Amino acid sequence: METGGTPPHDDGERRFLDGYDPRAFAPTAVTVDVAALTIRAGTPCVLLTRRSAPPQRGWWALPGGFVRAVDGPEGPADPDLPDAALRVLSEKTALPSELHLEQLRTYGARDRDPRMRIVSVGYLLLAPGLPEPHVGRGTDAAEWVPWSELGHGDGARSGRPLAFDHARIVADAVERARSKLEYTALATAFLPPAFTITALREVYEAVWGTRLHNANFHRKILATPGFVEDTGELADRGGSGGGRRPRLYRAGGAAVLHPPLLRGAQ
Amino acid sequence: METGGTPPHDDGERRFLDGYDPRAFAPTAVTVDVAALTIRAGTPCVLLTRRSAPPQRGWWALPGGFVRAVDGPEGPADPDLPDAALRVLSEKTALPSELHLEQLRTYGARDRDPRMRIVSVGYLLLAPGLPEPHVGRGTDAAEWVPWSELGHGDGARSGRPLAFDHARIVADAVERARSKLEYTALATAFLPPAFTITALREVYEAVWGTRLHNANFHRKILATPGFVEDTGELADRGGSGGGRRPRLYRAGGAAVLHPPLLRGAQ
DNA sequence: TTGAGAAAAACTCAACTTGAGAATAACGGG
DNA sequence: CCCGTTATTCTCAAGTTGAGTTTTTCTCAA
Repeated sequence: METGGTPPHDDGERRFLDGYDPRAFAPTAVTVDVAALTIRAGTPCVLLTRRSAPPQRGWWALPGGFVRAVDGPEGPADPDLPDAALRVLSEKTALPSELHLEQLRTYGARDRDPRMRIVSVGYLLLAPGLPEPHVGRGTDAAEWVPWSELGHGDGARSGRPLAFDHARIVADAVERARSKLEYTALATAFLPPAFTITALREVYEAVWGTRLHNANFHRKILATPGFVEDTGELADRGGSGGGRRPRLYRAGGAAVLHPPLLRGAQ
Repeated sequence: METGGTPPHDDGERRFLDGYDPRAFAPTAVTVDVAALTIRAGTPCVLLTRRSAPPQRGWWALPGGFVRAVDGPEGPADPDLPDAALRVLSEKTALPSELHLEQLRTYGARDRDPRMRIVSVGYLLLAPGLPEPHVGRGTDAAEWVPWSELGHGDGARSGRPLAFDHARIVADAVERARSKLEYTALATAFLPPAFTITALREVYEAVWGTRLHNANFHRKILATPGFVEDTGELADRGGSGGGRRPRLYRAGGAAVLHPPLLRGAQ
């Protein structure tokens, strides 16, 4: 998928680059901010940290940090933006081996940070049952916070207010997750390697905030080629209450659902 | 939709900001690159310019340029990223009053530009029948180039090779346009204010590169609430050949199509 | 051992949507 | 006025969906 690197330079190019001074340029910083979403006990949550240093000390914010442009005392340069996103997140919580990371959007309004012009690349990360976070540098708290405590993208009206424009980034992350559930097999990113159809339905219900018709959901999932594969095993049921033991499935190869599973419907 | 600006600063914040030196930071530059798509005589095209200065002099590239972080000799700062995108594009071609601009993705691999670490925010712009472009600063040619000449996102294999990772940006732009046609009313962004159902179908056929069933497309468009509105007028048919005069429609209020118009189908 | 309750999975059927093609309507030009 | 052409409407079989019911396979407690 890559474009094969940069083309070879002629002599003019080399002379030009030798005389190039990056410091002559306008000061702009690039950061990454990660909206890590997971489902804990049926409640969809996002990871937030509390800032212990200015600017906006004491406000809750997404895990984030400056992209390392070059090797330096802080550590080696980030080869690409996703590397920076995983690095800043790994300072807050242990990352599982299976995770879904995708770029969300880039935020660059002139006044979004009081220090200087800062352009921030937002990332969406989905993973099953992430553990309790730990407090990292520059923060004095880290928590999984239910989406419901953050208002519904209607600005800073309700619940816990967030630093900078992070409420907007969370709203974009939630909307992206909701809409990708419709036409991709992304829901499996919230689940462990083997899961039941009911667990899959509960992901849809938690993320969309709706109830779905049990039997029709079952039929639709099994009729969609490549969404799930039967493992041939049954879940062993430790808990209370009776009930037939459900089959276990794993994520299938398909990334895109044809036809999609629409939200409007039930 | 905005988050209400930054919160008020306490005295600690103010002291911190007074002592803050932006120049102390690692040198990273931020650019915007615009993939402007339009349909010319039934052929979907993208606007390309030829670079007349290093790096990669002589290669074709998307219109782009550095985001202006602060007011300076070059001009005032760009208030936000979309402003920068429109500014760099307006140096190449006259912009119509109605256009669709959306952010695509941000590209930040360490080696994507030989000068320094450059993070580029890609934009997708759609507009109906844009005029011939003009040659701007730093370029010696500007052309509307059919997508078909650029290969199909399979790297630099076929056709005209592009500078930096611009082949990838164009491929992302084309894929975004193709998939948004499915579930939004975006197709009308390629058309003038009043258009016929046939013209709308030809947009789908040009962008998707498929043929659609005439009568079924007609039925589906009219059955989708808010996609198009009848103007009550008929197109005046000057040209050759006979045929019933088609009705003229304008874009309706709906942004999202429920249910979507799927590509897989005919 | 057995029956009640529970959860999963399969089945039923009417209503709706889609794909494919045919029919009808409205035009321009000989 | 007849013909080719394009737009628009109609028909119908096949497929999909929404809603509810039935069957299967469990646990638990009497």
